[in-house]
Amino acid sequence: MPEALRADARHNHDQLLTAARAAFAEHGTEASLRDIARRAGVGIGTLYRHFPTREALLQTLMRDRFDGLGRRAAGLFAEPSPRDALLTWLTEVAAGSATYRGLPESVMAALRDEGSELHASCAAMRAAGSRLLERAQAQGAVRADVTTEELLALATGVAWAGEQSPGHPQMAQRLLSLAMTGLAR
Amino acid sequence: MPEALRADARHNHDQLLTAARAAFAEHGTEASLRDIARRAGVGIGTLYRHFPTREALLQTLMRDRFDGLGRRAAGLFAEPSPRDALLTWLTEVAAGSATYRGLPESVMAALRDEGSELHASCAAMRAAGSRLLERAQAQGAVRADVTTEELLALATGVAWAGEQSPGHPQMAQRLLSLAMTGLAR
DNA sequence: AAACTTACGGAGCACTGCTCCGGTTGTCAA
DNA sequence: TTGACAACCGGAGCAGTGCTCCGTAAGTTT
Repeated sequence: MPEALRADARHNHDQLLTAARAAFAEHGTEASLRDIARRAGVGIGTLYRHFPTREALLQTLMRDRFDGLGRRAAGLFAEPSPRDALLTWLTEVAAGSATYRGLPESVMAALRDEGSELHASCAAMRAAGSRLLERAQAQGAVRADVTTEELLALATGVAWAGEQSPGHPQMAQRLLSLAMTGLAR
Repeated sequence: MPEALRADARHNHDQLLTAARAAFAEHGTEASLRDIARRAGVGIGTLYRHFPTREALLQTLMRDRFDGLGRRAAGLFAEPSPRDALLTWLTEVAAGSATYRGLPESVMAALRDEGSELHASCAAMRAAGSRLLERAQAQGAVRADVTTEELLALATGVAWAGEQSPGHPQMAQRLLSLAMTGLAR
């Protein structure tokens, strides 16, 4: 993202992102940063210059996902059922949060942190989700007292629970659909 | 819990538990074990002899909580509304899981692990919860296709989400009540 | 009090995140 | 092409971590 980067710097930057993706996929978000630097064929100092913190590294990887989810929400406006559109979107939010083991923490942190680098992406995604929610509420398909914040917390919490239930790969989706319909009869 | 423990051993055991409670409350479940040993006035080797793993230490602290929740479920049978009884119990499960930052992970691990030391407590709690659920289902107050496992995952996931939303102290309860009633109208 | 068993404590290992700075290498002007 | 300078690299090094191992100390029993 920085312009006018020297050629070797740009190359290392990309190598680091590739290595980080692999390491996070393999060991979760707590993967060793030294190991990521090694995989990228780069010194540990270089890693820290490009990404001063592990969260910075994760945020770079999350940005695309957030932007995608924002666009997806916009696209789901075409869906005739506002209720289904919302549920579909929440399911995808949950799925995205579970890409790497441990990612839900970082997603919640990004959602929380106003000063974050990817706050713009975050806000755009949140706004798109809000429109989806409001449409459903306006049509009376979803209760009026729910906030976007609660929805995102629920989706992320459910993603976390799914990640903790290895024996039940569909747990997150199941819990989300339960919450949508309601446990009570 | 081991019988015929030498006097100094028993004393150190208790000191360690006290120190662990304080440290976990202060720094979450990732608190330094060296620090816990220091607080207890004990060498690091002593800590590891009494509790060979951090999880063992946590489990000792969780056991009482699980037993309490099991008894609580039994007590809630007196509650006239099966639905309210279940919601109350789930709320308390969630609250218990959020005692220390990071505890939800360990709770899920304990629920999952059949060979765990506190599997007995776990199973008893789960069974008591099942009875509460089945009563509500028999009365038609709760949908019939929900399992105890899903309920516990939901409660723990919601506890996790609450822990990640420091600005909203009631988040966990709110999400639980939303899930009970259902987001949809 | 002696003998025996149990328990203690911390040095030490391999690892972690992170900093700091001497050395290298791209880049751009002459 | 060459030189000079900024930009960038790499890894030694620090303080911290989880965990092991074993010589030493201290309760218990006779």
